[in-house]
Amino acid sequence: MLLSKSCVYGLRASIYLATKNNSEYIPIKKMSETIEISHHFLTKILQQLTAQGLLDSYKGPNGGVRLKKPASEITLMDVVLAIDGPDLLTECALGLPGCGHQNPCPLHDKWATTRDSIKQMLESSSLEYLVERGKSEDLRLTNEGGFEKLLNG
Amino acid sequence: MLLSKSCVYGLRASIYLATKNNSEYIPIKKMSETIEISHHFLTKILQQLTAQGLLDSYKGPNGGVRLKKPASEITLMDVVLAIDGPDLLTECALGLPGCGHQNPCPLHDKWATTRDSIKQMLESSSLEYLVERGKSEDLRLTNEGGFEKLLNG
DNA sequence: CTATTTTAGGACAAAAGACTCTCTAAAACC
DNA sequence: GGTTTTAGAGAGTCTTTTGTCCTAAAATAG
Ligand code: SF4
Ligand code: SF4
Repeated sequence: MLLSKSCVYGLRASIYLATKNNSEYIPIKKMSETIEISHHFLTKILQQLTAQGLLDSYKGPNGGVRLKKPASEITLMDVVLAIDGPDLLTECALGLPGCGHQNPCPLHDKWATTRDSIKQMLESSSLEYLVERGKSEDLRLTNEGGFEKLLNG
Repeated sequence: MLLSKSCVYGLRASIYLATKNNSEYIPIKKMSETIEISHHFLTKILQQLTAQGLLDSYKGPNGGVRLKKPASEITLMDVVLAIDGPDLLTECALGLPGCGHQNPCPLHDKWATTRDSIKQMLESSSLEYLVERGKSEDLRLTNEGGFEKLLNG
């Protein structure tokens, strides 16, 4: 797997938050039901995003979480780095320590190209872009429902 | 991580076997010492490759394993499929079941492109190609040593 | 101040992945 | 036939990932 499950959940939640008006806090409980992720587990993941400065959180009634920056300024890369860390972008395909630069393995050139393409994809996808695509084509974020359902839910 | 650790070990071992004259069997014990992977664990992994028809094995003195086909006809994709299975190439970036075709998520187009680039890399790298690159530039397959050491080991 | 809603955080449990150990089976050599 | 060399197969252990649960702390409303 390219991304850990926690990371995938974090991405789904981030995209969902980006569909919302950013002036109000969204309770994690409600969000977890909408995007079909266990409440407690999602809470843990969002705690990481909050700690990394991607989300604002607020306790108490009318509390919840929201994006700390506009959706146009948050990329998938930000979320992946916050949850899975930089390993995906620095680690060796053959798992040899101290890699790439001085003494590469035979796979290095090809792998470095592929790694760049992954990096490129993550950096070039802002939450705003994904929400717009989702809205315009009614794509889905859950097993069943499309975007319309999310926006009105 | 893109590939499981077992898969990475399998790749290292396959590349190593491709450096050898394919007429003799290489004992796993010796190989495990050369490429610095636990003997028993490597045995398990190579059993899978044997079961999948990528390796020949032979018991008893002068036994061991060797590639079943010429190194030019085995790609990294073959090894990855044998050990990690096809998940990497079929699975969703957002982990939604029943994916891609009829009802994609907003990430699908970009992800499909990246996935193709991974697929392309794995399919276009034959063991022979890697060994040639390794030989000509004395690249490494272990933490320390380069190819010269492997060939003469 | 008290009860309620909501995040924060830690302890715990289950499952998967990574690795070890031991015994068995086959082949070769003497 | 007996011993050695090798792969095969299974059970068992350790670690990481995934997921649950419970309590505390903050905020709000009455
Ligand atoms: S040399 Fe490059 S491709 Fe090879 S293991 Fe290191 S980073 Fe990966
Ligand atoms: S629609 Fe495409 S990108 Fe999205 S989860 Fe499915 S396969 Fe992955």
